Amino acid sequence: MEDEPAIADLVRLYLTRDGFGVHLERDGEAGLSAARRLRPVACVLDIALPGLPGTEICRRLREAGDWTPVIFLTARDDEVDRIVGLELGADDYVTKPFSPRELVARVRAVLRRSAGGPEGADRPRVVGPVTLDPARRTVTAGGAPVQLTSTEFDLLAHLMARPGRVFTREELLAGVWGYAAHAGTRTVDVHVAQVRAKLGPASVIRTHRGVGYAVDA
Amino acid sequence: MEDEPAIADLVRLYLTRDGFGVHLERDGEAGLSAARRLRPVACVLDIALPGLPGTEICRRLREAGDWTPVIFLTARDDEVDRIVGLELGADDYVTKPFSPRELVARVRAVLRRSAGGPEGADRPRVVGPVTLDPARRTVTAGGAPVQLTSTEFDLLAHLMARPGRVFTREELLAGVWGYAAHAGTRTVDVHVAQVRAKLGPASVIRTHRGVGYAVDA
DNA sequence: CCCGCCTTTACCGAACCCGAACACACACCG
DNA sequence: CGGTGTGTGTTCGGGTTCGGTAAAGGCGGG
Repeated sequence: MEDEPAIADLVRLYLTRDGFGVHLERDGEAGLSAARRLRPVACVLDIALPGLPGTEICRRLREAGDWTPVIFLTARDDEVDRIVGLELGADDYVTKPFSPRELVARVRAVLRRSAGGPEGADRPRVVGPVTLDPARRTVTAGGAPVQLTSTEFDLLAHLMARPGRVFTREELLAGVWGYAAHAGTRTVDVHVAQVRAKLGPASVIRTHRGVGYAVDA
Repeated sequence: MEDEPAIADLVRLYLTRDGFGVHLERDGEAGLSAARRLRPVACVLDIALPGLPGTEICRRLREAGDWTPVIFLTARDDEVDRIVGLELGADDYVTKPFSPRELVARVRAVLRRSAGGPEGADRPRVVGPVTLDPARRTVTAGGAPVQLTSTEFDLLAHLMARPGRVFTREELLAGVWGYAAHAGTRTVDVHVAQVRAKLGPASVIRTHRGVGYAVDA
């Protein structure tokens, strides 16, 4: 998001050349709604925008639990802005005048870092033949839709949020059910079995004996 | 790591005041070995260092599978340096002259980000041809995946947490099996043998006769 | 009242751990 | 140089734990 067309074009040009899809908005409100609608992998925000300042957009996204990586553009090479921006949850910033190549490098670095983080929690995820769309709460296995109950869906979503990562039963109870684990229960196992049955041969969930469960990376 | 004492002192002063423990090194080689030895939560590297340049230190750490967050200090406000730094796996950089407050904010931001990803004890470890990922509970030897049981994995993870350090059988029993373990000390031997067999020729575990076991540093 | 979902329980098969026993390597010493 | 003893490598079966599965009870909503 950027209000000066010349700079915006440069940004788009370079990011596009590097294989990123780019969506541009010229003012704050439009940018905020676009970010919520399009669920991009990262946002590049000018701090000084007509309408809503970029910092405010970032704050509202974070407030809504949206941890999409944010990179600020700022004209003022002023440390106060820098610190404020980073402290309120931005991931990086670039001061104008910047080189587009530098911006691209920053976007890359931020994406590399956030690869394992909670960001993009609402973007569809794909693991092998299984797809899961958190926003629509839909799951498909091998292209065919799969009907999961609420708990089953949350469980699978939790596991697929970090493919490869092994979750203990306590972690799953805390993360999916929402309360601390009371030991000696096998509820998690039963739900895992249920999900596996519904996914059919595309059972992405792997058991780690003595530890917990994970989906294949 | 920093070769100008005045700047180094400032960095230390501000980071210490903010509750960070700080270790200083003045040249590249010392810094690299210190980073490997002390396993800090983050590294602050001057790009221009006597001996090894900071970029080289970062490159070598990454090469060894060490993803400790790295922040570069650079005098040259030159985008090539910036991009090179970020592309080779640095997490951020600060250009001189910088304010110590800004540096602290950067360190904070980097730590906050890395807390969402693989955190502290969950960071992958590499020793020679063997890699171990605590979060995924996966092990590879020479690139090939290795299937370990829970106890075998915990044992190897414990040893690889401090390469070079020799653990007695009692220490391993306490650390891996837990303090309530009533297993005989020979149990450790059996599991070590099992891990060695599964790792194949890449057996990183060395026996210290009369003492215990360690992985090569 | 019916129906779907969550939870618990019980049972079974399989994987795993332990410990003992035996074979082997190394160091010390005669 | 070979004997001896201590410490370590390796093998193997019994016992136990752990996870898959099916079935039934509880709870709430339609």
